[in-house]
Amino acid sequence: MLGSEEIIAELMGRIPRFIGLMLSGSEIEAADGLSQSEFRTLINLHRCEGRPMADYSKQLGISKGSFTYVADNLEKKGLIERVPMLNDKRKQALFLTGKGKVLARKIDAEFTQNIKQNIACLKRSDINKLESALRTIDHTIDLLKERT
Amino acid sequence: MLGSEEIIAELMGRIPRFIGLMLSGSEIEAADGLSQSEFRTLINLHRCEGRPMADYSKQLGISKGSFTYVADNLEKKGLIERVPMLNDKRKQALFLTGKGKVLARKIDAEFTQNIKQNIACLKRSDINKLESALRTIDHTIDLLKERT
DNA sequence: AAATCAATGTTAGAATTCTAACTAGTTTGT
DNA sequence: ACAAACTAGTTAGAATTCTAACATTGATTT
Repeated sequence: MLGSEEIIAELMGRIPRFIGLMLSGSEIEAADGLSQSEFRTLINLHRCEGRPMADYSKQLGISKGSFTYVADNLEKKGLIERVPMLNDKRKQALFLTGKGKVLARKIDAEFTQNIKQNIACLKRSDINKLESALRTIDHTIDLLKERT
Repeated sequence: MLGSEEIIAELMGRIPRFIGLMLSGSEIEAADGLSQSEFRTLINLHRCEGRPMADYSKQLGISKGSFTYVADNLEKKGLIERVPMLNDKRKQALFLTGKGKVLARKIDAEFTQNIKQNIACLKRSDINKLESALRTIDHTIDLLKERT
């Protein structure tokens, strides 16, 4: 007899497969000469700008060292800019440039469209359950962050 | 006013952060000289052996080319073996060796223990909701796979 | 105020992953 | 039977990510 915790641990291992299925096809859309991390960073910035770099690296799930590389490339392409924060000189806030905003809006729309297509085969009731499940996960993020 | 699909697309971007929070600390546990992918492959094999390599690469969410590298290293370490499948000579089924079984059981237990610790701060009701959400996602995987 | 400790971001080199081309085996259609 | 199209796995080189050490700044302690 397994407790909830064991079941959760078991199910955690399946999430990458879920992501793979939900996002299949969007790599192709990413082909504005963007890597996956660049693509996702632009979307994250499109949804919330001006936060320190560490926040975006955590959102991506990559190390801060790796994210420096991603940010460097986006900056070279003229899509984002680093802005030192006034209240803490260690931190660099990220913002989209005008060019970056245009591209971010486009790929965010494509990303959403792609997910729509991928779940188009689901029944309405299954889509509703999925939405509810993802909301729970999003809420759990907040609960887990509080502790840290 | 957003539809469920737009909300789902929005929330998909948060999942990597969720994984990061749920698994934080388990990288340290992985330090039996295993990379993250080797670690996760051993756990996947511990839960289900004998399937072709492509299945495990999809579970991991990496390309088949990358998975060849992972499997090579696990084989060099004497933890798994490739076995050509009889019904389809292209396919290589993966199995744990005895040594691999012992290690896989250990790290799977550590992995579960680590997740337990990470969610120990949640209320029982939140844990139940999380379990339910992950079950929904697991079920959605099956629904999406059918289509393919 | 000084010292110590922690957090942010960068760097360099190693490890991992990706993409595309390739081999070999399977399936389909004729 | 055979050719074309497809699938599973490997390979090589490029791109990305990781780890550990570092410099700078901020927070805490004394």
